[in-house]
Amino acid sequence: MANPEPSEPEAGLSERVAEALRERIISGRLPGGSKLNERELSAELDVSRIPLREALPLLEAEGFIHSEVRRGSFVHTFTLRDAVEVFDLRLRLEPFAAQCAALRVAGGASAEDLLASLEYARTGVPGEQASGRNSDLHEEIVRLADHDLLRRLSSLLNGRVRWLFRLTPERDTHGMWEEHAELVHAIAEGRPALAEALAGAHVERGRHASLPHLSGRLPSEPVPRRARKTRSPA
Amino acid sequence: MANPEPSEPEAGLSERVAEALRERIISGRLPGGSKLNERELSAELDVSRIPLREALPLLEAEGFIHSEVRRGSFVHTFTLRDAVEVFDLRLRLEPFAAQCAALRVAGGASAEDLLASLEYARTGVPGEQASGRNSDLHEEIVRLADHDLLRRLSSLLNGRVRWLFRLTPERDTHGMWEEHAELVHAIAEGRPALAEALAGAHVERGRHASLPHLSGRLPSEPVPRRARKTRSPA
DNA sequence: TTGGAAACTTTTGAATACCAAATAACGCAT
DNA sequence: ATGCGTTATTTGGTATTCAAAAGTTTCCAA
Repeated sequence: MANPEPSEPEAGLSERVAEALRERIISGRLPGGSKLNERELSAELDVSRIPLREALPLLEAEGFIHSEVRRGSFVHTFTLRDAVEVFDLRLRLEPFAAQCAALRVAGGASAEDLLASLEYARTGVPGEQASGRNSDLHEEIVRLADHDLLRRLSSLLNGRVRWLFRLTPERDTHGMWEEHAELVHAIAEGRPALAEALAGAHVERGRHASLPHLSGRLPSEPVPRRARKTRSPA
Repeated sequence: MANPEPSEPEAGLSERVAEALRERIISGRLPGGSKLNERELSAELDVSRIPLREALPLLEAEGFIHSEVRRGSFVHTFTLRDAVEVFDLRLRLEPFAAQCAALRVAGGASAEDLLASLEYARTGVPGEQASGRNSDLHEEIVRLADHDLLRRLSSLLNGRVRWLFRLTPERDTHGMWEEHAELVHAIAEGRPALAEALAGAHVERGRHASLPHLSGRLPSEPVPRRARKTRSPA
């Protein structure tokens, strides 16, 4: 499915369109409530309406947009409730992913890529957000878990995780590297129970650190009325 | 997203196409490994290629098919490993759903629909499979949980659950109604911890009852080689 | 001025026709 | 049989068109 990696070379046009739209929505260039005009968008992305219309159902399944028949598609407004829901499900899925990954390592799989990803998260790259690097680490754990259905569900969840992280102040993610290191090492040592518990603690700490700040920063309701057009008048 | 209900009146053509294809795949009319020929299928379903091509990305996200660029789409082969994965994730999501639902009831929500759904599962309808009724009950719990992200993930999982149930012998689902009754009552009484634990036990019992039978009935590998065409030569 | 109905415009959902490029199938020579 | 070159198919994608539904504007009357 649509791996949220930036435009894999081996990917259909519709998946690249989907990724472009995700980026526009997460970055806020397409604010919540915007109407997605098919012709306008397809012209802007320089594709025909077909790949665009193939991308829209995907974005709807991921909760980035919602479509009403004969009325069009609208960008979802990310609310505090959405943030709570993201933590709810990370709390259920990430411990399982960590457990699976550790089991795989215990069974002989190599944690090399995962350790490299941890190192990359530490050193980072100047221009890049910490949020992206953290998401990458979690994706690496899921990849190591080698669990197809988990990968699909995580992929769905991941869009919202990225969206949420973009809205989270950088300083809330400060002590995060040490937590990640603990977790990664538990996995790399093949200790499923420890990995599972640490993953749970990690998510729980993130929730505790993020939600208070977010509650002031996010709307609690979709929109008052009169969804504004694609570009807000500034 | 595409609610797996049989053709909601309020739904685009592409969603009805997706549901039709799900049905064909789950029922085995499109066996694992089949190639989906776009023109052939769109003629058979009496639609143009447009809604068909909008449906395919959805089915791919749900794991019913996998598409290779410029080579087409192929029906996924349901393996024993897939069955294991379904139980893995039901074990993580259904207890959470039950907990949420019970919390909502404790907070004043009505469990009326859920109790009706339980009654329906008991009395049943002659022509209908027990598998369908059981799925409906779980969907009702998710609906009561009123958790958008959970609903999306469950919806993705649900296709595979339906697929798995179709492959499960009826007699393995015998004592199931009593388990469901316990669970539903815990939810209806607003007892989240009990509901969560019972949901976990329910999934675990299902796994224990189903997997031994399935291991003889399902292939462990996708296909030997040479994917056969849409209709197997019989 | 305000309310509401009628006429107009836009947009979506969907079909059709068409094309280039990649793959698969075929036939032919070895 | 096996390997190679040549056709056929099929996919991915574009452009164009159309009916029907939604949204907008206009205009008239109270």
